[in-house]
This record gives sequence, C-alpha cells and structure tokens, in this order.
Amino acid sequence: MTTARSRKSGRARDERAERGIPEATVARLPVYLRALAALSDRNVATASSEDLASAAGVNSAKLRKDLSYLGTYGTRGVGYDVNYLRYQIAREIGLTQDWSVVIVGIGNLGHALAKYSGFASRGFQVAALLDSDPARVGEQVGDLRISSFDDLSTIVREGQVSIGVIATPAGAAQDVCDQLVDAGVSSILNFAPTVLSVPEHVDVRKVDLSIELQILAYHEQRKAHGHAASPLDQLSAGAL
Amino acid sequence: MTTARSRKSGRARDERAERGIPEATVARLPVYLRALAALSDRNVATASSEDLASAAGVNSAKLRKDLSYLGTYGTRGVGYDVNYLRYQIAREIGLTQDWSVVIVGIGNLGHALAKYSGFASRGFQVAALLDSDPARVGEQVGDLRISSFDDLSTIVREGQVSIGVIATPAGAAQDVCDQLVDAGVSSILNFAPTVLSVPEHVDVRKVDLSIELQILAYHEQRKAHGHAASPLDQLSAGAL
DNA sequence: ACGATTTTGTTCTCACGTTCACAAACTCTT
DNA sequence: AAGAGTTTGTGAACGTGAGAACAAAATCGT
Repeated sequence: MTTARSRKSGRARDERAERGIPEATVARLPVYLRALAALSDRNVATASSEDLASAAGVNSAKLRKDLSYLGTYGTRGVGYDVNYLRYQIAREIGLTQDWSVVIVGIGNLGHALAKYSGFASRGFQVAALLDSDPARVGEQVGDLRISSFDDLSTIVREGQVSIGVIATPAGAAQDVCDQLVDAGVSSILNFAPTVLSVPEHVDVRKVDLSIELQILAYHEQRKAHGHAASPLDQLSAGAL
Repeated sequence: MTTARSRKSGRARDERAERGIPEATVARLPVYLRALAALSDRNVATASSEDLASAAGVNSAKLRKDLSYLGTYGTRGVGYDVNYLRYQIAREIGLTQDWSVVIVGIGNLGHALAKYSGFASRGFQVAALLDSDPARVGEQVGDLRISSFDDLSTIVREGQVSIGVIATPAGAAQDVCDQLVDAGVSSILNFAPTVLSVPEHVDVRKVDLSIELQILAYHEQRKAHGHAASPLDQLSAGAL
C-alpha cells in the first residue's frame, strides 16, 4: 500500500518477465512460508495447493496464482515439494540473507519488541536499541544495551542497517523518521500512531493497534444494530 | 479483509442506502479521525478536503469519496466543519459507545499492550488481563491485576466484553481463540503468528510483526538488486 | 444582483485483486 | 500401453478500489 510506485513506462507488455509480483501476493508469501515451515517440521515432504491453502487460510486458486508469479515450482498431479518451495519463497522474499534492524524508542512497546524472539528466527538481527532519553541509555534489555539516539548514523553505517522500527510516541515519530532516512535507512516499520512522510525511495509500513480496534468496533456495531437498519431496508424486506 | 462477508441478496440496487461502507474506506476512517482530532486541538474550525487529505496522507479525491459514503457533511466552497465531521465519523465507527476488551497472554507483548494508554483514550476499556500460567495470576500490571484464564466466560459475560486481544504464543492461540468465541466474544485482534479459524459471525484482524518485516525485506531486496534485473528489461531499455 | 472563485459530491474510466473453470501434465492401476 | 484419476497453471469473468475530471452549490467582491 505504502510501497513502491508501479513502473512508469506505459508499456504493459512483459509484465511477467519484469518480476513485478503484485503487492497483495507479496503480503501473503510470508504466510505461505510459515505454513511450509510447519509442514516441514512435521516431516511432510509434499503438499497440494489445497493443503497449503487451508493451512494458510486462503483459497487454493489464489494460492496457485500467487505461486505462479514466482515460477512453476509445482508438479501437476502431485503438488509442491515442501522444502523446495520453502526455499524458493524464502529466496524471493530475500530471507536468504540477513537483515539488520534498529529499534528506536525503548518504552513499553520497544521493550517488548527488543525481547521478541521472532525477530532473529527469520534472519532479522537487531543491531541496536536507540532512545533519546539519557536516563535510559545504557540500560540492558535482553541481549542488548540501549544506545544513544545520537549514535544513529554511525550504527546504521557500520551495521549495514536498512530497516528501522519506530516505537516512539507519536510526537517524535516524524523527526526520528527523518533522521533514520538521513542515516541511510530505506525501510521503516512504524508503530507510532502518525502518518509519516518520506522520500520516494523509502518504504513505510505501519502497525496501528488503535486503528485495528476501531475497525473491529465498526463491524461489531453493525452486528449489534441488526444489519438492516435503514427504513428502506425494512421496506424492501417487508415488500416480499 | 477477514471481515464480514458481503450481503447475500443478488439485489444490487440501493447499495448506498444499505449503508455498506467499503472495507477500504472503513480502514481509513480512523486515520481521518486522528487528523481531525489534531486539527481540533489546534482550534481549527474548518478544513478543506485538501487539508484533511494531506494530514491523513491520502489524495483528496479519495478522502471526499470516502466521506461521501457516510453522508454529505461538507459545504461546497467552504470545506468541512472539523468538530461536526469528527463526531459523525466517531459515530459511524461506533466510538460514541464504550467497548470492553480482554487481553489474553500477558508476556512481553501483553504487558506492553496492558500499559498502552492509547486504549482508553478512544473508548476502549480493558476489562481484564488473562493468563493461563498460575505463576502470573495476581500480578499487578498497570491498573489491573492478572486474572486466571479460567474466569474468561464469567468476565466476558459480566463485563459485556465483545473484543478479545490474543497475545499468546502461536501454539496456544487457536485454543484461546475458540474459548473466546465460546464465551461470546465476536471480534478478535490476533498478535500471535498463526492463522485463526473462526465461525462466520466472528471478525478477526491480525497484527504480525514478522510478516511486516518480511514484506519490507522483499522491497529492500528489490531496491538493492537494481530493479531491472531481467535481460528482457535491459533489452527494451537499450532499444530506445 | 451577478460574475468570479472555491470546494464539494459524483460519474466515469482504468488498474488491481479474486474466483471460477478447464486444458495440460503428471501418477497409478490394470 | 492406455485409460482413469489428480492436481497444477492460467485465461477469462467478475468485483472492488483509485484517481481524474467536472457539474453543482456555496462564498466573496464589486
């Protein structure tokens, strides 16, 4: 959504060769990967699109189409080799290399993120925890010690950091973001409840608890109010 | 995405009167709400769609179309009354009433969520913190004490809880989810890295750190590898 | 009172995403 | 070796969402 603008050329041919995997597909690949990992752990060697799809919670046609953007890794009449497909997806996403991330803002959430084990498990290495509050600098959190935010650019340069996680209060987020971008970070995961503005080449994804709850509330309200609320609906319902 | 199936009737007329706000719009309303709150705090009385759109990080045509699903709350030639529109959106989302939530799984993340102030600020009241580990039960976290997961159904019934937040490890999530649904919860926000299966009438939204990072990694990899990787691209580029 | 200006609400078109449905390609049985 | 049975990969139909563009409706200046 907040990602790379599509190609500029009007030329619509060769869409496939260009390796432009649809954004919606990209968002599902990690889910497939997780399903494959689970199957692999249970020593399942082969899985059909139906098996995979139900494990991933999608419909099988969608899964097949998604996979077809990567290449033809299945065998008709058989299915997909679990470990082979797993590797191919991992390679496509870029998980065959390691990624360094910095976490900025070590409050409640920052602490939780810093201790979260799921990071390292998939090739994401936390290079540093940064906070601008001098009182927090030096504090031990998990395996790391909190560094000063002033050291950002050095850390990013020396640690080859390309991903920044913002877990600061909303007020500080844009400023932190700007400095991350200046330091050379080109992907940002934003937990602060703010809209970030960034240059063209930077990707931002946001995770927003409050928004998610509000979306749930909307649907909850609709369920409670008995879907057909308007007089018009009652009319057309009564007319039959 | 994981939300209410669309209406069953084939009747496509009166789409508007039925109050079916598109899912994509629903997801943006909270963002508009936040932008309006910020303007209101700065004592701005009126704002144009352009103003609001840039504050919300969307394009103005999209914003106007989104708002038009709610009704015609603007004035041509003038713009929108900030406080009035704010109230209308809040009402549409269902924020004029309070919502009770339970948080299940008070580990790293659960702690952070429990202490998160942004909950209460928008009418979401944490009714209870639940954990199945007896060692944790009774522990004070923020304003609340951790309750036993066994008390779930009582708490949900007595506290009118309709939203459940799952912050357990992946392995426990589906079981917790089933019990939440049994207890009467009909909206779930899932932080555990698993696909949850739920009955038709239950809404699930997921927040998945690891997936977000992987999506960023994919784009990061593409940026690094020099977008036009395939020979075909070089050819067509060179041809001009 | 009326033309110039601003800004909304909406229509139209295009792009993107999902699902169906089926030929192609494989395995297995006899 | 051939036919029956599976399961993939994809073309085509459909549905949803985004953005450009403009008529309708308001304000403002004279």
